[in-house]
Amino acid sequence: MEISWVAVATPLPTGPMQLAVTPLGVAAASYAGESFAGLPIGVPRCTDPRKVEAVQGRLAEYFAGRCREFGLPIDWRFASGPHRKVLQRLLSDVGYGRTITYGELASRSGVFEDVAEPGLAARTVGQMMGANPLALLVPCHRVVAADGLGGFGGGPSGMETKRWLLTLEGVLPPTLDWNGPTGD
DNA sequence: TATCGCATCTAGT
DNA sequence: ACTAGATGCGATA
Repeated sequence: MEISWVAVATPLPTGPMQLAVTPLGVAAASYAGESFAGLPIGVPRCTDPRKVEAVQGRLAEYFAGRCREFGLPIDWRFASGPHRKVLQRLLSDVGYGRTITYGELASRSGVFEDVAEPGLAARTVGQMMGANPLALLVPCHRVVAADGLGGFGGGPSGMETKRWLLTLEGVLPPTLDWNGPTGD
């Protein structure tokens, strides 16, 4: 297995992230997951310290708001077919500080041309985001519902993470008061 | 191959 | 403004 793990400290409410890097690039990323579904944890740490520093550095700069792009190569081995297509489209079309609705992304991806119902395609996109192994690298957090923020998987803290990220990118108003149980 | 869940949208009240 | 219902897809076992 040429996959190795890299732990990255983040200011996210979920704590440190873990990324899986391969010779081709970053293959997977999770907010707090110790392992991905179907991905064995045979490699505890990255064997290439240079990569570790690169990944950690990039993420650190991103979280500090200093860089808008990760600039890291991505290994799409865990994304296949339509899934991969949508993810790439999302990564390509939606930039920093921008958001897109599920429906629009579905429409743009071109994968759902057959589907007439806009809601259906949108939901399918949501599923793909939920199954997205490249959390954060692919801006799945920039995909919002037509009405508002939309949802977010990965447990109850997932929503917090999404808001945190969107606020970091300036999409949401800088209300640093999300702590309150009242929400808004 | 069959079953399950879903990070939505639309329409009606 | 709020609630309820309907859709097909991908993922997993």
